[in-house]
Amino acid sequence: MNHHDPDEILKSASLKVTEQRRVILRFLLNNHGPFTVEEMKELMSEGSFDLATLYRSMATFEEAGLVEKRLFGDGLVRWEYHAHSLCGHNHHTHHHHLMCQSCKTITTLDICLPPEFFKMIEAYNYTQLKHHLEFSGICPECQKKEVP
Amino acid sequence: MNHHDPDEILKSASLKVTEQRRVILRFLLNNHGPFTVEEMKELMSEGSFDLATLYRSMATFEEAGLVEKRLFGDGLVRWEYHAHSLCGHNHHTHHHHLMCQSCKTITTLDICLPPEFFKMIEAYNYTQLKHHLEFSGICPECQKKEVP
DNA sequence: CTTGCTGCAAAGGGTTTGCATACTA
DNA sequence: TAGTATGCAAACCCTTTGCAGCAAG
Repeated sequence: MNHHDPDEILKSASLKVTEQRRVILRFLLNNHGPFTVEEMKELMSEGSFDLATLYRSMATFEEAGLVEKRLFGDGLVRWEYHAHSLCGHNHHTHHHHLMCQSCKTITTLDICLPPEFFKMIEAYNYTQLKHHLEFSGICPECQKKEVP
Repeated sequence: MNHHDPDEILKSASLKVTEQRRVILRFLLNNHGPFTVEEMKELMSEGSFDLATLYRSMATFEEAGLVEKRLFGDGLVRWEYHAHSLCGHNHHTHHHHLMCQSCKTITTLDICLPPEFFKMIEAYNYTQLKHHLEFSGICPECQKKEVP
């Protein structure tokens, strides 16, 4: 299958192909993010979107493993496309981020937890295991601004 | 100073000592958590608390470094007491958690990221660096329940 | 006595839901 | 055609805020 074609991705996830889902998924495939639902609505030039549709699509996509939720502690949920492992290593592979608390700039970190971590946690016999790992702080640019 | 006395902790953080803050802090010192604001209101037997006071206290305590915010991706913010490093290693030392998405049981994991992680991130020159790391899944008990 | 905290109530903002309509398979 | 997704608007829930009264230092 073509891992860049929204239609094929939706079909292989057993989801109905609708114009809205196609556009949303294409947006996430072409833009790294992560994005808030509000940002997605703003940035998607194609078509018009009801926020409820965005929220419902994100919930559906998350359940299908197509997107991942990102939390930075500022009260907003951010989403990004999550390629399946079979897609090989690209910029959609599992990773984490560093966000500036002031200007909200998000830097992608090509790291994840070491295997020992997961082995240790497997001992608890939890299924559907997920982890949230994100960093935040004040970026060099905003550090300068803060000095009056 | 006595690291178990709410009054002394508040004073050394340059915060005014009020009855509400005393009770909230004592609760967090005696109970590991993390707790949502709602849970804290329910569980604190002493006195009555307005939710606004709880929210404001948590914001104040966080700024003073007395508490840490915990995110598990279910849309709720949870708080727990955060001892300063000078307190030595106890159950309030920095750590992370594993939460069951179904029954919300929270297990404390006495782990944190390996030093290499932080070194790598220091290269970005961010100040006030924080990280959120939490695990979630379905616990063995709830796995049984799910079979109808 | 001055500054700052608390309680109450109202407002705010993000997210979810009910329902009629439109569309996919 | 049956079942599902969408749009719209209202409802929800957690959180924040304005303001008057009260308490701490």
